[in-house]
Amino acid sequence: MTQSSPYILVDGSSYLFRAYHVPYLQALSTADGHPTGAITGVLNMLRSLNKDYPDGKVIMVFDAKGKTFRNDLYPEYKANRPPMPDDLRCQIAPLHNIIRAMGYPMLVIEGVEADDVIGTLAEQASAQGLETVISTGDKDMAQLVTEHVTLINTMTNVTMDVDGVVEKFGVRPDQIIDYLALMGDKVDNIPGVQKCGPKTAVKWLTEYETLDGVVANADKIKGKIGENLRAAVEQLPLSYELATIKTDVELEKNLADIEASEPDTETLRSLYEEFELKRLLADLNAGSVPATQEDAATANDAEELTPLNQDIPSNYQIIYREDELDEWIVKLIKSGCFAFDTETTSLNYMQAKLVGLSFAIEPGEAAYLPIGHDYDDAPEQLSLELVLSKFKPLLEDETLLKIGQNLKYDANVLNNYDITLAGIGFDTMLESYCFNSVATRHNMDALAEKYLDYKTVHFEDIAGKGVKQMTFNQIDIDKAGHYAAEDADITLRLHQVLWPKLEKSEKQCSVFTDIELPLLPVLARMEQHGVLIDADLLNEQSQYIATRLDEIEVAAHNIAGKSFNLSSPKQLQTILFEEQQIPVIKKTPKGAPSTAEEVLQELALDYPLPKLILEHRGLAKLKSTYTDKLPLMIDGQSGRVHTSYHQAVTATGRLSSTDPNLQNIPIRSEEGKKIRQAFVAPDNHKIVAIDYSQIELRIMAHLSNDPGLLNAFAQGRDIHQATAAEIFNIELDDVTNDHRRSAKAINFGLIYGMSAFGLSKQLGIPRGRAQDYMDKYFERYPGVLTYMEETRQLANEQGYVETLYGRRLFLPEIKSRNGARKKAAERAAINAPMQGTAADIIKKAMLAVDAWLTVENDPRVKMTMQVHDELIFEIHEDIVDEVTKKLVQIMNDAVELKVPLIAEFGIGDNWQQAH
DNA sequence: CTTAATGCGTA
DNA sequence: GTACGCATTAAGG
Repeated sequence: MTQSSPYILVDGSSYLFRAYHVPYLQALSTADGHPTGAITGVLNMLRSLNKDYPDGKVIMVFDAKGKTFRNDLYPEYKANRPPMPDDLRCQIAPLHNIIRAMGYPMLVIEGVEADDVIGTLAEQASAQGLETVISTGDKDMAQLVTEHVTLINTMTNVTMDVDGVVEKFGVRPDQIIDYLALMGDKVDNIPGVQKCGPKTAVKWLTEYETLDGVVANADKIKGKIGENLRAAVEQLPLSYELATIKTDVELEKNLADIEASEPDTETLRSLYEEFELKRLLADLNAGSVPATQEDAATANDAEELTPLNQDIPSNYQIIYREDELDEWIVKLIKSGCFAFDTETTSLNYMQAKLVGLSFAIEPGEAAYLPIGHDYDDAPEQLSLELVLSKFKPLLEDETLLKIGQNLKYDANVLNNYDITLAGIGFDTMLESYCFNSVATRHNMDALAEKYLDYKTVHFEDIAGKGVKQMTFNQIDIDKAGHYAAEDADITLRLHQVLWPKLEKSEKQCSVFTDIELPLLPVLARMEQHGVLIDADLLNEQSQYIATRLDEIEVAAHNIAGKSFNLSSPKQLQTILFEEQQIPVIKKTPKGAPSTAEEVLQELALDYPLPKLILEHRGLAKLKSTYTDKLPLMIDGQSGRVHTSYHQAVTATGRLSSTDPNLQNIPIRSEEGKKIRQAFVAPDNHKIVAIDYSQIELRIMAHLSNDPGLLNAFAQGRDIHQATAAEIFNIELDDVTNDHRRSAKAINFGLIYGMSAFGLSKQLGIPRGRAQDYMDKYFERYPGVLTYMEETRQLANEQGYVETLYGRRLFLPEIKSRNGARKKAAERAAINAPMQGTAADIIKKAMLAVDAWLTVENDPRVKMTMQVHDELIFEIHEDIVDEVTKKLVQIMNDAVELKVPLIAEFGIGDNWQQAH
C-alpha cells in the first residue's frame, strides 16, 4: 500500500477492444439486440479495479475519433487496421455516458491516442512524486514504468513494476521503445527490422544498450538478419518515434485539477435499464458497498481475480430423448474439450450410484442428462445402459479433454460402471489449489464466489439438510437439472478464469501439469484398490481395551470416591483440583486449570489418579478411532477399506486422508502397534513399506547448500550423530545417546522454524543452554542460518515462499501487525519449503512408481497407501524381493538433489512387520 | 444440529 | 516449533 492514494490511469480503449473480443462476452446483448458485451467487460474491469484500489483516484482515458499526430508522421500508421466493427462502435457512446454518470473524470483528446494522454498524466504525477498505476492491456505501455509508475492488467490481474518489465521482456523499461522500434508492429504497420522478433531485439539491446548503440554496431551483426538491420537503419528513427508514447501532450487541465464528481444515480439507473445491465442495476439498488480493507489486502496478494463471467445468459437443457442425447454427443465430440460432472446417490465413491450426468461446452450452454431419478411419478428417463454405452467411448477417449471439479471422485464413480475416465484435461479444484493453496477452500461453491463472484445453487438448497436430506435420485428433475447443469457450467467458467492465471507462472503451471493432474488417476487407483484389514484382530483388541477401560474407570472412581466421566476435562478439573486438592501446574488460555497431557504426565509422578486418566485417554482414543471404527469402514463389496486422499487441502502440498484417515495410524505405543498389525496382506502377498530417510533434512541441506550438511549426507553419516559431534565439538565415536537426542531435537526444531525457547522446552534445559546449542549449530552450519534468514526475508517481501519445484505457499499473516501471528507465519515460511518439497518429491515418486507399474501391468503389485514420506505396497511373495528392489530404486531416483535420496524398505505379513 | 475448544494420533 | 483428521465435550441456537 502506498501512503497517499495513487492515481489510477485507465486505458479505456484497450479494454474496450479486448472485452469486445472475449468470446463469452460477445453473446451479450439487450433483448432488442443491442450488443453490450464490450460495455459489460469494461465496467466489470472497472469494478474490479475499484476493489483492488479502493483509495485510487481513477481517471478514464479513451482514444478520440480521427487521425493522430502519428498519421502525420507516417501516413501508413495503422493503415492495416480494419475499420471498427459496427457492433463495437455502437457501444462506445453508451459506455462513455455510463462512465460520466459514474462520476469518473474522462479524457478523450483529439489528435493523440489514449496512451499519450496517460503518458503525460503519469509524467505529471511522477514529477510531484506521486504513485501512478496504469491499468491497460497494452504491452507498449511498459515504456512508462518507473519507480513510481506500475502497470496492471486488470483483466488478468498481472501487475508489472520495473523488475516485472525486465522479467517479462528481458529489457529495462527505458529500453522498451528501442525494443519496439526494432521489432516493428505488424498490426499498427510500424516498420522495424525484418525478421527481428523479441529474442533478437533483446539480444541486441543487451549487448548494445540502445537503438543507437545497435545501429552504430550494425556492421558487426552477421548473416541475413544483419543485412536486414542495415537495410532498416534509415527507417528506424521513424519507428522509434512512432513507438514513443508522448509525455508532453497539452491538456486543458493539470492533473491536480482533474477531479471525480458525484455519481448521477438517476442517469445511471436509466442507462443500466436501457442496456439491461442487471448486475450493475442490482448493485446500484443495493447501495454500492465499498471494498473493505481486507478485500484490498487480499487483492494485493496478486491472487484476487477479475469476474468477467457475470451476466451471462444460461441455457440449461434437460435431456430426455435419444435424439437430444445424440445431438449433444456430437456437440461434445466437436468441442474437443468439455466440462462434465456426475450426480450420484452418495459422497462415498464406493457406494455411489449414478443418477445423472451434466456437461457444458460454452459458458451458459449446459445440459443435464438424468438417468436414475426414481421418486414417485418421476418422468421417464433414458436408460443407464443406453447412456453409458453411448458415453463410454467419449469418457475413455484420451484426446477428448474433460474439465471437472474434483474429477477423482467422478473417475472413481465411473470405475464402478466399468468406465476408465481418460482425457483428464483440467481439474478446477487442482487449478485453484496450485494457484493459491490457502486462499479458499477449493470446493466449487467457494471457488465460484471467489473467482466468479457468483453464488451457486448449493446442494442443501435442493436436497434439504440434516436427517431429512434427500439423495440426488429423489430430487425433482427440474431442480436437479438446473443444479447439475450449473455445476458443469460453473466448472467450465471457473476453468476459463483459473487457467489463464495459472499459465502466468510457468512453475505453478508445472506443479499442476506435471504433478497434481497426473497424480489424480494414481490416487484414484489406490483408493479403489483399498487396504485389507483384519477385522477379527481389531475386534479382539477392542474387547481387550474395553475391559481395561472398565478396570481403569472403577479404580479412578474409587480414588475419587464418586462416579464421574473420565473423558470430560471439565469434570476432571473439579475432581482433581478441587476435591483432591492436587496443585494446579498450568492453566488453559481461559484460566481453567489444565488437564493437558503434559500436566498429567507431571502429576502422575506423585498422584495415582492422573496416571489412570492418562491411560484411559490413550486407550479410549485408540478404541473409538481405530479398533472400533476401522472394521466398520470395510466396504461390503470389496471387503476392503477405501480411504479418500485429498489433493487440495493442505497449505504445503501434502496429501491428506479421511474416511478413514490412514495417515495417523498409531505406531509408537504397544497398543498402537497392534493396530498396524491389523493392516494385512492378502493370501500369498506381503506388505512392503518403503520410506524416505530424513527427507526433510536432506532437503534442508539441498536448499541451504550448507557444505557441512551436504558433506555429512554425502558420506552417509547418521545425521543426528554427525550434528551432535559438531555441536558438542567431540569425536563421532564419543557421541552419547544424550548428545544425539539433543542434536535430533535441534534438527527437527530447525525444520519447524524453532526458537531457543522452544528447544529449551523440548529438551528440558535452560534457555541459555539451548541458545548456546543453536549458536553452535549455526556456527558449524552457517549455510542453514543464511537460508533461514533469506527465506524469512523472501516471505516478507513477496508474501509467499516456494518449494523446489515452484509450488507456492502464500502467507497472508506475514504482514500481520500482531507479533505472534507474524512470527507464526515466519515459522511456517521456514517449514513450508521443506515440508512442501518433500511432498512434491514423494508425489513425483508415486508418478514414477505408477508409470512403472503401468508398463509392467502385473496385478501382483499394488500401491495401496501414502503416508507423507512412505509408500506402502502389496506384492505377491513370488516376486516381492525383486519388485521391492526396483521400487526402492525408483524412489531413490525420483528426483536429483545435491544429496543422495535414500529410501528404506521393510517387508512383512502386515504393516507393523513391514516397519 | 452446528460450532468451538481440547486433546491426540501421524509425518 | 510445522502440517493434518477425528473423537469428545460443552455451549449456542
